[in-house]
Amino acid sequence: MATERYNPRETEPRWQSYWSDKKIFETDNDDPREKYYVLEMFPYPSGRIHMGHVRNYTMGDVVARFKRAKGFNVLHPMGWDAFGMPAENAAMQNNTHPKAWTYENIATMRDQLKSMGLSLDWSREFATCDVDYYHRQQMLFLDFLDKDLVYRKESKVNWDPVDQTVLANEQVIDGCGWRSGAPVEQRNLTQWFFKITDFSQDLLDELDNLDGWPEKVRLMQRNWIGRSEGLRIHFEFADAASVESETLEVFTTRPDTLYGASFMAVAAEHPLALKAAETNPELAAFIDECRKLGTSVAALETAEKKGIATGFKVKHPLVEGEELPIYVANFILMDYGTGAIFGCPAHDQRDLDFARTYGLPVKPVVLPKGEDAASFEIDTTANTDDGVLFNSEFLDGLSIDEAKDAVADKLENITVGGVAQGMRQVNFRLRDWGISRQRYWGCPIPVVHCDDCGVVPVKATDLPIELPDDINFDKPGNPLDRHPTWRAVACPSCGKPAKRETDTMDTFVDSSWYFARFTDPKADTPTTPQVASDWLPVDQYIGGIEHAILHLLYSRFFARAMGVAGHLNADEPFKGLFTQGMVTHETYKADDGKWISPAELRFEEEGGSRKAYLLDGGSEVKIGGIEKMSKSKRNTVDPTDILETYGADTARWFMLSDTPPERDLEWTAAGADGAFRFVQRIYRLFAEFKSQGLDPNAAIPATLDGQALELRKLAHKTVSLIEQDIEKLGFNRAVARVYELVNLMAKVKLNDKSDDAIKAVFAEALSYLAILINPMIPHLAEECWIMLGNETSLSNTDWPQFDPALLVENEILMPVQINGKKRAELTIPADADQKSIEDAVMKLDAVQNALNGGTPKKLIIVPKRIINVVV
RNA sequence: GCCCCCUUGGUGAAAUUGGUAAACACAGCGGACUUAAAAUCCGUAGCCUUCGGGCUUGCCAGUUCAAGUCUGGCAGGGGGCACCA
Repeated sequence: MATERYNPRETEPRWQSYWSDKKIFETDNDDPREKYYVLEMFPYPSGRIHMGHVRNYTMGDVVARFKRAKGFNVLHPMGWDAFGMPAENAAMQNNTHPKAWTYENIATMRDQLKSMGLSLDWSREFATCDVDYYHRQQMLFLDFLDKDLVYRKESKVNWDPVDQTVLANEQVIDGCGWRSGAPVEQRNLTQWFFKITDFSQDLLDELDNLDGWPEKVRLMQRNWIGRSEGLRIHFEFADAASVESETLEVFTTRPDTLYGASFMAVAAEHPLALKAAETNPELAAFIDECRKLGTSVAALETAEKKGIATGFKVKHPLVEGEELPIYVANFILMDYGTGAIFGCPAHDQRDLDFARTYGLPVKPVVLPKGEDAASFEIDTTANTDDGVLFNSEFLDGLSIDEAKDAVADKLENITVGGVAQGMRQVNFRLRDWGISRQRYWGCPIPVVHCDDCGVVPVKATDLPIELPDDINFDKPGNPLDRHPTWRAVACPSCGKPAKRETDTMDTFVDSSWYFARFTDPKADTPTTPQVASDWLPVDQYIGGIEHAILHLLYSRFFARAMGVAGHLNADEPFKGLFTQGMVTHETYKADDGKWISPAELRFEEEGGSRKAYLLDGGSEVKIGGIEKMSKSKRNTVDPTDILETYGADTARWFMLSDTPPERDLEWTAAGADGAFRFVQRIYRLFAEFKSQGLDPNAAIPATLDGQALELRKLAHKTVSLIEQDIEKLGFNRAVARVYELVNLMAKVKLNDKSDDAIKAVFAEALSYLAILINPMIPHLAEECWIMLGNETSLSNTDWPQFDPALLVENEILMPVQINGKKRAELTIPADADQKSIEDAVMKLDAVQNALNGGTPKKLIIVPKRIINVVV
């Protein structure tokens, strides 16, 4: 029978308008139903959506639509992470305005997203570059300032001398600016910092409770926060007269190795180093060199452990008369611990390298198992393994942990200069978050610099501080700095002429609280606290693994800081987190080494292998590896092309099929064709039913058998299974289950002679099928639903209730193993007792033959699973 | 250097969490329909085999009646952090 083909180009826009006109996906904050907040990481408006977006937003949409059908009040918003450097770069290259460029991109991408048929509440949409949004971000900043969660300090930054701007670490490539290519300098600038370290312990502890997060991400955050327990030790100066303070303070996680100490080392920026440099030109030059070298990866890998003696010495706290020389060393970081260490070369590789270079003593104090105390020596590898203390007086014979405690106990009870010489301390790797950026296209930091009053916050009533539109990018640097009038302002405190802060906030600030703003995006305050607290945490957050640390950690900090400032009451921003894999594609390379886009090629099957030829000219190109879609490798596929050729449902179906969502998904043309064919196949199933004039609401007889029973059981089972799959985000499994149901339905050939039972069961299966596929391919589902004679939208239709009785099997086919190998099968009633199963097993030929007249050593019957006869 | 993850047919994968390995799909092969093609439908399909069966989840051991799943070791691939004292 000929049926018309499904035409997504006509159908999809029609349903999109329907959903939009009826405001179906707009969410009411006062809805009494249980809430469910599903969110995908909002996009940066770079210009066009890419396949990664399609995958991300499809997954979120499946969850949103499913939860809607399950009766939740679902919040599923969308917005734009719209501040950032690309807009400024575009402005410089194309002579456009960052604002115009950004909003144009948003318009394009909004249309693209809308053509995907996502169940988004567009009424809550905002961009972080909307004055309305960054106004509230400035309010947050002032509140944080008030709550002592923001401060200013001088710190080292990556400075690009050509572009005259600070660069983030990620923007420094091999020690050079990513745009200018100029060697990056370390500069000291006064920057604003958020006190994320106030929450170090809590951010670490609460990871244990985030059981809806991937273990991998939790681990990455644990490592990033980097908690270590140790001892802070005051070393008394041997010649106290020469320095101002009486002690040099260090942090160590290995106080057990104190008897192995042979030198002290301080960072180049350490006050003691600067003090010593005053009278030591050689040292001053060395400090300068350290500063220039910076801390780039490349520099670190090649840099040798170098240092210069300060001439100062400290007394060993436990060895009478022993003195340790103090060096300034290039491998000591000023911003970890106290910026000073004691060096124990035998048990720390860096210390060992340093000691070998400068001929310092290397005295082992931990003896590894199986080594002899008399002969154990350290050569070029420091010993960091477990062992027993020796050469260490009162510590001898103790384990490392015992010795750590023993040293801590001892030093805590010695006072030097009025304080305990040792103090147990916890140290974190996590640093405060520097948010100042010397850029135009970001949220202005709402403070004023007054010659008399210093740094003065802008009055809340004077907010927002808006970015000026009349700027130019004809020179590098921050255009706000050279704006003719914008900077000039009266001091909020004394009223005298003062200057605005021209730094803007890191764009990560913008994305650290947008999920809270979505709960009440038009509020005059950053949030309406009660509303935000009701919606948060986000139940399911979905995005890329690349944000495992920064964005997700910053957001966790913001949830806490906003809690302190009274803007919301939620321990964590994201209850469930899912990190999806990338979208990849084959790569193609011409003989001259140039990457070729798949759109420029045709493919042929030759002798079992695929070959690729240029459409233009026909020469063969090499098929290369499968890699992340990227412009540089030219292996991208534009979602717009796919949406126009195949429709949104096909793209969505492809994204969900086959590959588990956390893994990388390879986009292939063949796969897209396959997805399209399946969309058509489902349509035909419904169209043929309709064309036969069958009753979609026929009553199902009380008793069924044969194919009707089989189909009805599978339909109900599929409802149950897909429900579980979607709950666990196992979209690929859900897709496989749809195929199974459709395959069975396709086997049922309905015609005039079909009995009423199968017709009725088929009709029920069709209506279930429409609901089941709705979260995944909603346009087709709606269309099919209408073909069944329904008048309401599937978007307002509940998930079906499966009948549990239909999931129970009366008879079970159990495999029978003999000595662990499958040798027979046995069909047993589900309620068979142990004895009758045993009897049946013993009667089997295979079992009789194996036993050869004897009795089994063991008979294992796992109910409803398996039988194993051990002979 | 430290920490973590992954490895199943030609390919993407599934496996009720220790219980019939390979569901489902893609690609393939055979067939039907067609003047032909597309589309569609039916069938087939891990490997070896002397047709009895044997082997099979990167490799080697172990635990168990039973291992893709648990334990130990090895190999390959990927990721995170990285002078963090």
